[in-house]
Amino acid sequence: MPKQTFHNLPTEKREKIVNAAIEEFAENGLENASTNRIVANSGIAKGSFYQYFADKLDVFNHLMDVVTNEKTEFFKDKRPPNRNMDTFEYFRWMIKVGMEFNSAYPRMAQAASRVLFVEGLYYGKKFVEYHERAKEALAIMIKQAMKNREVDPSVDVELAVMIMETWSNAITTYIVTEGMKQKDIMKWVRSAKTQEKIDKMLYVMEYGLRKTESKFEKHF
Amino acid sequence: MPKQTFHNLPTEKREKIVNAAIEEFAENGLENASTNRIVANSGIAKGSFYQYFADKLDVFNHLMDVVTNEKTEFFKDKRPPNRNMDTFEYFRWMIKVGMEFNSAYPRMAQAASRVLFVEGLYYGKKFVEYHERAKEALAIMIKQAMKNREVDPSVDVELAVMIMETWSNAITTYIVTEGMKQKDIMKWVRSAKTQEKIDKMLYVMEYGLRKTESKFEKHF
DNA sequence: GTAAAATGTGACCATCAAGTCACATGACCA
DNA sequence: TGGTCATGTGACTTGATGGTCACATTTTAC
Repeated sequence: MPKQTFHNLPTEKREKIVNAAIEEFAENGLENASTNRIVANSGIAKGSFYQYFADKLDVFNHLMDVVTNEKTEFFKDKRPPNRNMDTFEYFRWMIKVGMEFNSAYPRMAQAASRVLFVEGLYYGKKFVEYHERAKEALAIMIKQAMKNREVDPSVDVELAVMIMETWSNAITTYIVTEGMKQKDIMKWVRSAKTQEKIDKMLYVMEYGLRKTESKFEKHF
Repeated sequence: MPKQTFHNLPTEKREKIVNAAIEEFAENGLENASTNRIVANSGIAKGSFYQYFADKLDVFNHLMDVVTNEKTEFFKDKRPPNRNMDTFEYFRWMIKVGMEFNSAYPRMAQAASRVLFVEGLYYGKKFVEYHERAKEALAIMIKQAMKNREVDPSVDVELAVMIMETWSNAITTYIVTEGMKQKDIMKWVRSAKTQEKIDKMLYVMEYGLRKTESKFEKHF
């Protein structure tokens, strides 16, 4: 948690620091992020940094709070296009709004995905909470889908969660790395071609999970 | 490429250096690997290191050659259990032998997967060749599967390759990170539970790609 | 207006990194 | 044996890192 001094700062200054941190983490990940560069790019003194934050990880955790809030705000006024969606349609819709968010705040998304999904794999216990929370939400979804008979009940939940998570991360990583090469990332994400690609990836996942004739059983 | 002086070294010394490098890359990735630690752990002098290699990347590239050779050797005496496999059975068999390899040389696998699939995502052009080569091989497979009518021809090849690659990487990462937590990684990989998990992941992918009724078309 | 408390500051420290180089050691050959 | 060339060596340079601290400046309270 950032210290009180940080929260007392005028909004503009706070944002400048947060933006510098986002830029640094997006460009270098957590391990290789440099507090020296963060302070240089936010125009504050080294000493001040340590009056606001305990260390690098503290800034990063604050950043994740900012992302969470922005994302919640972003989702707030988005509504699924129709009420009678099945779980997969809903998942697809969620992924797409998520990608809209990522293209609206590409560096934020890049910093988060890079550190949580990529570096995080090898960090041990540092980010398990984020991970667990995401898995929890997916597990609820998949259980609902099973109740609705949209997913074969022979598919085990843990596995389905892993599959959905893998795809969600793969798509995010794709959008974030490919998107950064585009001159207008938002236009690129919204383009028919990119949307179709996302759709197709999700359909392949969906057909794999959906099949209702318990074909798995045959193989064991 | 390592310099001639390195190749002139007695095998034992060369192996000690390679092992120290594997350990270092597996534990820290490429960016955070330390040549100081590598020399310390291989019992050679700093100056010698630079007589053998140009820099860190040079050692890593040599390591990838070693991995490639070991893997080729490992696959050499493995034969698919039956001759009439379809492409998916073959892919599944290949993945499984690959995982056997990974559990036989876990640190090697960890170093390679960590640097190539994980860090590599954000490295720009440094590792595209490895990536391109892997994609090429998968593209050949998927085209063959289409000829055999095992894969819906409406699935585009590039997408299918991305899907297979994503799964292959996800499984490798899973085996390597989870496996390192086990006391006997090889036993764990060979256990019915782990094999079943791998199977199920691949079946979900397979069913997604396989469906022959061109369901994709309906959605566009 | 003044004292006290809070905030800002950058020179400074210890540590580690990659890479160099003058010199030591050993191998080979005439 | 003596000489030369390849190999081995670790102290050293340079530069960056995270983190500290004595002091300067600003804000607040009275």
